[in-house]
Amino acid sequence: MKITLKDGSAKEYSESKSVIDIAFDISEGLARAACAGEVDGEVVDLRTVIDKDCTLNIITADDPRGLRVLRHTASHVLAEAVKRLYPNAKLTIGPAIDEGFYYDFDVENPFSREDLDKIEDEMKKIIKEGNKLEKFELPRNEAIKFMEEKGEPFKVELINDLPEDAIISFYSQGEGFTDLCAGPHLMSTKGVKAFKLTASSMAYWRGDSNKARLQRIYGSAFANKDDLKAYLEHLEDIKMRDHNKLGREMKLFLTADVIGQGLPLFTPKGTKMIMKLQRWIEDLEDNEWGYVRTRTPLMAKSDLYKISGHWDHYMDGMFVLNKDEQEGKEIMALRPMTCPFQYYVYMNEQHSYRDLPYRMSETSTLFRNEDSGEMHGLTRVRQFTITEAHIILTPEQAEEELTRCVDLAHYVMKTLGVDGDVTYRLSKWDPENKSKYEGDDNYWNSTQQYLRDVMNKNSIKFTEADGEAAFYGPKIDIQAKNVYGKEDTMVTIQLDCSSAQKFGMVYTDENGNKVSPWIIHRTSMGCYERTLAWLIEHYAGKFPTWMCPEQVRVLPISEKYEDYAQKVLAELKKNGIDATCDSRSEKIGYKIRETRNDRIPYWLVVGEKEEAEGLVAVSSRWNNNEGSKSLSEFIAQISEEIRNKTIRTE
RNA sequence: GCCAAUGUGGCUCAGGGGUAGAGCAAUUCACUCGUAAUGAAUAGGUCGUGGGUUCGAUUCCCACCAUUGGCUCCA
Repeated sequence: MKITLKDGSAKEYSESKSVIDIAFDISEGLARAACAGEVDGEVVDLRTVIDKDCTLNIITADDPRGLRVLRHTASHVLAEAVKRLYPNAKLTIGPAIDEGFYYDFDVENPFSREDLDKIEDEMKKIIKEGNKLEKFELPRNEAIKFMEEKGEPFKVELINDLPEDAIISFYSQGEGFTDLCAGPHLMSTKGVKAFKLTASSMAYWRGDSNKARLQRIYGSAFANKDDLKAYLEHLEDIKMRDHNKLGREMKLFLTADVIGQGLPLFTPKGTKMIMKLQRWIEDLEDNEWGYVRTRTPLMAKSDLYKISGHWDHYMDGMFVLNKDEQEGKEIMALRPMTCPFQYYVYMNEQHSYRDLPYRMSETSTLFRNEDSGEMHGLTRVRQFTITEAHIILTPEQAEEELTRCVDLAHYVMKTLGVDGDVTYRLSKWDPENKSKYEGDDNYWNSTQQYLRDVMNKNSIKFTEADGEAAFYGPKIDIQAKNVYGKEDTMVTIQLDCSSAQKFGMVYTDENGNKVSPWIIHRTSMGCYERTLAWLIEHYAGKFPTWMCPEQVRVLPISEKYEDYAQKVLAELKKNGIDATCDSRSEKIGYKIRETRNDRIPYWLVVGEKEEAEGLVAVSSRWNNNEGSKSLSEFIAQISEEIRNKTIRTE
């Protein structure tokens, strides 16, 4: 048989050979580094025997797929260590994940950090022993018997759930440990060179809260110690960017126990940033994208939500007032969305097809009763504000208007400098759980296809996700990950062909008939709280000048130049620049240090020379010495940077 | 909501059954300074909240509140 290798060369063998044997034949070094094989494009175990012509690539831990194999083996080492230290622990599952691996155990008590340290030590021993991982297969009956005898009920359940024709394979490492596993795996536990157990937490068996509570141990493993070290440093670095920490440190927001979970308070600095974003977005929408603005109530009677469907589909997510229906009192609810309120603005007058699309936007505060454990910093809150719009249009206009919505969202993200962070998702209904949604198969299939077509026509790469739609229609969601890799929706564009009928919204068409419009629900920037969090993490607090709450700080060399510093400050403010002056009797070096720590884009040092010549000595976050220049020159320069929303990077 | 960890002055943390400490920040005074920390002094906490045990609780126990991580990535 003829084996074609990665570099195009070929090897001939007269009899079948395993991947690892071929690797040894190529070079011993390669064989030692090998994690898996790639046969005709498919990743296979090193033990796989090849008996016919194929192309073969030996995968090492430098390849993400090889690293996955290494991490999967690390999870087996973890499991063996736990079984050695806690013989009563029951095994469940232990896969490799994006940044490492985990293993879930059924044990009496949760693991503490001390437990994890002990387990790490045991893992090191196992790795040092360097037992070979051996693969073997059993018929179903014997496999079940094998795991029953080992006292592993979860494994028995897993085997029982495998399809009839499945090959049931096991990997053992030395005498002490055998696990049900499809592989692939390294040849020996010795291959797990650099690892760390990072966390432990609870997890449910098969992710089902009605099933057994398990204890999960997370870890990561790398090809070498340097990579591990870099990863652990990266984890530390991430913490420095975490908006929840940095945003509080930079005095942008706070929370207060007595006010409640998910209810952040914005300081003057945080408010300034949000107002800059809001003013920009509102003017942009109104002046350049054809929107009108509304201002509608933050609550309504339950009757409204009964029409909209929220009462049936979204009750748990709402704050309902006077829920127990005291005699004679109305039941009200704080709004979780703006949709029906704006519908009534639309219905206040008659509309012709000539008026459409009718684009109503509102910077709207919403309330959602999230579960207590779901809150997080500024990204998951109970009260938040979005610039939300509802566009009433004819079906013929939908494609062009959806494209405009995507274009606007893209423009906004590009201006913020975060367009590189996002992925697009088509959020579909859940065909397995239709009762959560309104409309039939036909409605969902057609609306979903509509959005799919729009994205394809605009050459947008996207993923599709079941069960992520709104109850009234599918969405184009623009997603971004936070520093911990958790994904949130930043912008949403939703197609709704059913709400208009429920509310009796109509327009008059060319023939004089009253017909139901379609509705696009969309955000341009999404939630301000979440966007601020995103910006904090994206820029690690070093925002572009235009959105900074403090853009310039004036630093007099000593109190002698206070008068001149105040004149400079007044002139800056007069020109709409957010500036302050540090008048304390500290040394200039100290003031500069603080200014840098506060991530202020520009600072102006003023002393004898500057006062005499009417200059300012300009420094910036990007350049320690931008030179001395006249104040008017500096103001012209920074004003242009602010107006253009320039993102300086050098 | 569930599981776990955490909660000590503005921040970072130490301490521990006998009513609290450090550094930084703050305030005051002195210095009046040329590009990443001048010196000295002072002030600041009912140890998250509420109960319980105890002669005595910030420390031990219970409840609640808040913060964080996890609860999806399917042998």
